[in-house]
Amino acid sequence: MSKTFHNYPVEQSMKLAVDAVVFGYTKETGLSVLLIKRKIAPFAHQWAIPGGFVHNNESLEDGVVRELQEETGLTVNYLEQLYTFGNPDRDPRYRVVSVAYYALVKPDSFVTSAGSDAEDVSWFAVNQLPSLAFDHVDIINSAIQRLRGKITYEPIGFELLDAKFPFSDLEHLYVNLLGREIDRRNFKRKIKQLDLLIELDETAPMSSAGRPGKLYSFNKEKYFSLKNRGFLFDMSF
Amino acid sequence: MSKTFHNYPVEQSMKLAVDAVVFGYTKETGLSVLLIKRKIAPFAHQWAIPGGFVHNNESLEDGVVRELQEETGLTVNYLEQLYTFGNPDRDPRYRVVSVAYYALVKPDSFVTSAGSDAEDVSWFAVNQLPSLAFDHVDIINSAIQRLRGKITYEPIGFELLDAKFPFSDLEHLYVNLLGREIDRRNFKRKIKQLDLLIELDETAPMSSAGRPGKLYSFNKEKYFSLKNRGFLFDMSF
DNA sequence: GCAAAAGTGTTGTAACTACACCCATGT
DNA sequence: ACATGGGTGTAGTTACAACACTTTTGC
Repeated sequence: MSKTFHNYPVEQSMKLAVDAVVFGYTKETGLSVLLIKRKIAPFAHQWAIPGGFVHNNESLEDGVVRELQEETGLTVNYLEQLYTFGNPDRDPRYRVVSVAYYALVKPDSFVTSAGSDAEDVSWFAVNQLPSLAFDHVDIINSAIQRLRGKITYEPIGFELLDAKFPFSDLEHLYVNLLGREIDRRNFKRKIKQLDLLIELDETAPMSSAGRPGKLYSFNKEKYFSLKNRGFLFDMSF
Repeated sequence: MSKTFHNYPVEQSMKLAVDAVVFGYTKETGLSVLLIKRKIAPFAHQWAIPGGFVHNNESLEDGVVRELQEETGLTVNYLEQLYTFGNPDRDPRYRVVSVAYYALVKPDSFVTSAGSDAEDVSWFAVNQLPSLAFDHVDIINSAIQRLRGKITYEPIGFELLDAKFPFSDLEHLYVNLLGREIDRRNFKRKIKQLDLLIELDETAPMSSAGRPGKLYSFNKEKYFSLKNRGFLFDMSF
């Protein structure tokens, strides 16, 4: 009876969306996410993470990239699938299953412009989030957890920093993400022995006071060649 | 122009499926996956991982559990979302986006029965897979990678062993999954200091020859209480 | 000269690696 | 008695954690 019903189910009626948790980082604000203010119902005039329905002939990644471009004008430099949220009632209209991604952007890409589907676009520190549409709090929290975990075994933190950065920026990033103090000397020793940094002949431009630090850049080529050889990174502290 | 099109896209036409890579393990066969032989087109009479379309009012997890039950008669004791595969052309009929899960079953649950949607159900060692329908090879390979990674920081290997097992079974499991030899004494020391095993007053039933080993069981309660306190497990070798 | 941030070494401790022999059982 | 697999300890080495003072710059 119910067996027959299962084998010949009614036509599926649900929609597939992609959403993106876009992370940015500055020393001043700490880890932040990019939110848009929705123009249309449901949850009109509420903050939400950027996203939208997948088109019929685009891949999921292409859909995320397109939606980000449309809603925020942003181009990201790191994008990874996070989790698929599919509770039947997560959208009040009808069933929407959402494939969530998370993305990392460098501080110099922070300039955004509200697109046609968004009333406003803005960055929010992750510990000062406004109330959010749908289950987007859950999505953001999953993304934060994932990011926290991932930076301990993959050097993706660099994707949140400028191309040239002082060592202290990296340290502050880790302190902020891990939520506890790190000994500067131990941190520097461990990062240096990964041998993924290029020491530049420049010093950081001054921001207030203190001794300027040497600038470094991330050796992406070396990282990928090590990674492809199956090298394991340990960036836990 | 193209903007207008993007804002009012044609109705979405795709279907959402769930698929499961079910892992089992025995000392004899090593890590194995459960496959079904498809009854219907496309890829009729070819091997595939169990799965099917999500019903309108069930969660994704419920869908996986239902499909596994229907197609293989199996109940799993560990289930985790793996990745969502959404390439537009991964199904020759029309677009099907699949949320893939992976599951672990204990050896005593190996008995399966081909359900109504499957011609046959069988276990295959992961290094002797037959040719597979759709992109199921990719899904299985992702699942293997995930499992390999995960057993180094979460004690999920126990989900592949019987409730009572000799120490050597656990060791062989790790050797098989990691693909290299492990020093027995170092392994035992490290596992024992995690303090997640209960040493039983029984010895293993004899299978061929050799000294029978003491039996252990996994302390699931302790594991969850440690995990909830944020305790980190290190099971790398 | 003082405040603010960057730079730098050492020492004790804990964890990891490498390694070989004896024991209990079945045949 | 022999073959098979289970059980156990140590020593050298390496990585980790904890710790404070000096240097360079802006104001």
